[in-house]
Amino acid sequence: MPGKTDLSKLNCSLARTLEVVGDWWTLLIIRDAFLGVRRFGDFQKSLGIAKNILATRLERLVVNDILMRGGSEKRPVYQLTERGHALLPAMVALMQWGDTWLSAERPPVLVTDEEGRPVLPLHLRSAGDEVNAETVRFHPGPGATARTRAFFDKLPLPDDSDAAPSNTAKRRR
Amino acid sequence: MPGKTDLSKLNCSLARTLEVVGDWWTLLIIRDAFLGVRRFGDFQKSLGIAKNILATRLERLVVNDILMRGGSEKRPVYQLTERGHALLPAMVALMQWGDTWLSAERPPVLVTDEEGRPVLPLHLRSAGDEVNAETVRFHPGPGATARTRAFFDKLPLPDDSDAAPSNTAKRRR
DNA sequence: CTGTATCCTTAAAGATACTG
DNA sequence: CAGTATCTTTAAGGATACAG
Repeated sequence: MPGKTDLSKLNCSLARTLEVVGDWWTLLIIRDAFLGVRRFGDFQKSLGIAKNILATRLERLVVNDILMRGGSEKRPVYQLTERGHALLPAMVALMQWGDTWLSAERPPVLVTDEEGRPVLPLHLRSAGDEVNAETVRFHPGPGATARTRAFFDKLPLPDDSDAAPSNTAKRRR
Repeated sequence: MPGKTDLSKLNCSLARTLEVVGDWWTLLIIRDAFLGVRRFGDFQKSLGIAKNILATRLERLVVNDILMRGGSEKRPVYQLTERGHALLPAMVALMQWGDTWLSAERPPVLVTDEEGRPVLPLHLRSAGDEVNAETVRFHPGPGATARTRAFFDKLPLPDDSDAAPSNTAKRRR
């Protein structure tokens, strides 16, 4: 994309994450790595990706310490690092969403533990309670800039939700 | 991108999901929607995105039933649907990964429940047990095609992991 | 087998002007 | 305010060919 916006400027963990794994291929490569794919050629065949693109992506993943290059120089193997493994919840969450909301049929792939028991749907918890997606709140965190705080200040209150205010220029600002 | 590969062909829930929310902006728009942003202009200012791009993305999100257009014709509000809300775990998982592995400083944003208690890090569970990212398994699911099954058959076993086989043409196939 | 090195295509992103 | 309509740019992606 032309002069792609630098997402890291957004001061947001999500943006930073997307900066690293947010393109079309990267997460699929990581998925393959979780599946056990290790070799350049196997990634290529599995994904049908061009070799130069794959090379770029693998290099980037290695630089970002998500994959590590092992094996011999001539026939490297790519394996997930600790940081790479830590992406599993995010990956599974995305897969589960697709399973639930996008698949007409049954899911093609199951995730299980060592004993073959299926991994359960992810739920958000806070101090022992379920978190409702409709009522979660976001707050300026300890790393919030003044700009971020200002942003939150201008946000409509949750109650405010529906029905456009429609009367003009009422909102504080 | 030129003739972007149709990820939906990969017969994978993750690929299908990325097909819908996998581009640079979409997840950030959804994040904003979770934050409480509702108006075209607010999305635009928050993200610094071009108007035509934003319009396209919003339209796509509405078509995909992740956002719904409410309010008046002239001043619509965009709100998350049930399907959109269901993306929260995936979004939080990505944010948490960024918080943990990418942020030098403290996270700029906190996610909390109604009482202000922080949302805990997501953990995978299977039948009551924690799932270890190093030992999870993927299996052909009920929706697996013959091709998918063949793919799994050729995968190296988990034990097989390190040290390249190095001796040539040994692998079954 | 695992990559570079080139060249080419195109769609995505941006800027801007304009409309209801 | 919420978009459409153009126009331009550019970098991502693909297709080879080639090298170690």
